[in-house]
Amino acid sequence: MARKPADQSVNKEDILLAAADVLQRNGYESTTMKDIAAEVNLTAASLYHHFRNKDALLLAVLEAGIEHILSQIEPIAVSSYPPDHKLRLMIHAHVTGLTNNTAVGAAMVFEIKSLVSVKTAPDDGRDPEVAERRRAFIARRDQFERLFRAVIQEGIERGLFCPVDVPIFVKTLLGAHNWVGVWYRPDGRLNGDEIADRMADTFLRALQPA
Amino acid sequence: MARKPADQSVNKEDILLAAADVLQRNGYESTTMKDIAAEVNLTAASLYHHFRNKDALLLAVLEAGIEHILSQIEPIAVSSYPPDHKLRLMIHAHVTGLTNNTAVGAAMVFEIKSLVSVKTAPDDGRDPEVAERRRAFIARRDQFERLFRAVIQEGIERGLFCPVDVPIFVKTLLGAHNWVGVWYRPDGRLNGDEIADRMADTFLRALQPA
DNA sequence: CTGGTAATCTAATCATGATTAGATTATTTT
DNA sequence: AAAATAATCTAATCATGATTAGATTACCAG
Repeated sequence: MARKPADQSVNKEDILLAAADVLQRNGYESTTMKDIAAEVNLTAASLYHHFRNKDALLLAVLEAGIEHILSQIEPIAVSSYPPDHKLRLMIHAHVTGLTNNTAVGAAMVFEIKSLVSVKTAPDDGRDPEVAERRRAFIARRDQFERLFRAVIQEGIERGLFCPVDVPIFVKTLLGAHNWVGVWYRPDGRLNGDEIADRMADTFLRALQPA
Repeated sequence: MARKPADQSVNKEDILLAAADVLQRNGYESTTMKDIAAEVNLTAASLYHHFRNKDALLLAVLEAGIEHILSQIEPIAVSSYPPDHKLRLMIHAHVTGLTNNTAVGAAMVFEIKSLVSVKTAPDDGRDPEVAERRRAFIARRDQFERLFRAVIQEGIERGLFCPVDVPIFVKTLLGAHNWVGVWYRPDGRLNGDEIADRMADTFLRALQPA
């Protein structure tokens, strides 16, 4: 086989997208470096030029995912809209974020475990750098949850929402959202926006003061 | 090494419990037959006396899980309680079912994918029997969802619940539930019952007629 | 007891898949 | 266009883990 004139040399972005895609289909452990490489017309070995190893690659996918979502949610969270409107916007951003890129969405839901699992992540493990990034990722995820708690809390304090157990309410909300990434199909009855609307209706109704 | 007088020969039940446990910790692909075997003081090879192969074992875990949950939910679903009370009981049963056995719960959430994945399940695959059981499992899971839809539908028709998009509402509800299996910790602030109560409050409030 | 079946074990087999080594080719920079 | 660097490749290496083969031991029915 002659050397492929390399359509155009591949960059990390491309690889991340491809990886998210394969990851969604097969899950971390079932996904081989070869699978990912194939998606971008490379050989497994070539991937090592771009990423230290498989763990680092998965991590990069998740990092890109959470940063993207946070970049959508944070501006809303810090805005000065009233809590109810703010919450609706945040729900909308999160849900459509998941439906627009189901690959990354599903990866975020299913593969975080690989990040925490003792087996995949012997904390003291080899890569100290990867260990650090892992920590940072978890921190970002927690921050994400805190943004939602804050809006709910604010709404309750202002008497716009009925009092609820905030941590549990937020877990409920986020669980519902994450699940969307699991069942959503682009060819389904509703698109991301429509699903988001209905979910926002549900949760805002649940918060209606008595 | 002398032959271990075998405390007592192990049965499938034991293996399923152990497997669910390991599965929860590591996920299907990361879980080795050896890991599971170790939990019950057997060697990997011995497991093959009880289960055809690794896939069949995973499937058995999931089957046991869904049958258990269905056995809790179905009686409530067919009872003649009013829809609101019925829904509360069903939520309670589902959530505590998940918190009481987080191992199976997490497996049900995370590993169903392995069941559907092309890679793990080349539909035409080897075991025709396993293929059939796989189909049956999916059917059971769908039935489970239908039970929830029916209660909501009934409540709406009787004017006890405000009209909602039933399929989406149920996905929302089940997503929230499933997620509990992911974050719940036995040593957390609330126990399964308390969490279930709060979640039921939330969803029933969301269904309150205007 | 005695044969038969069940449950285990130890020791292969066999395949897969991450990672590394050592070129080779492409692209920039100067 | 020579040197340096980046991006790929092919061909090992190496480890892991599912599954099978061939005993061995435990227990039950007659």
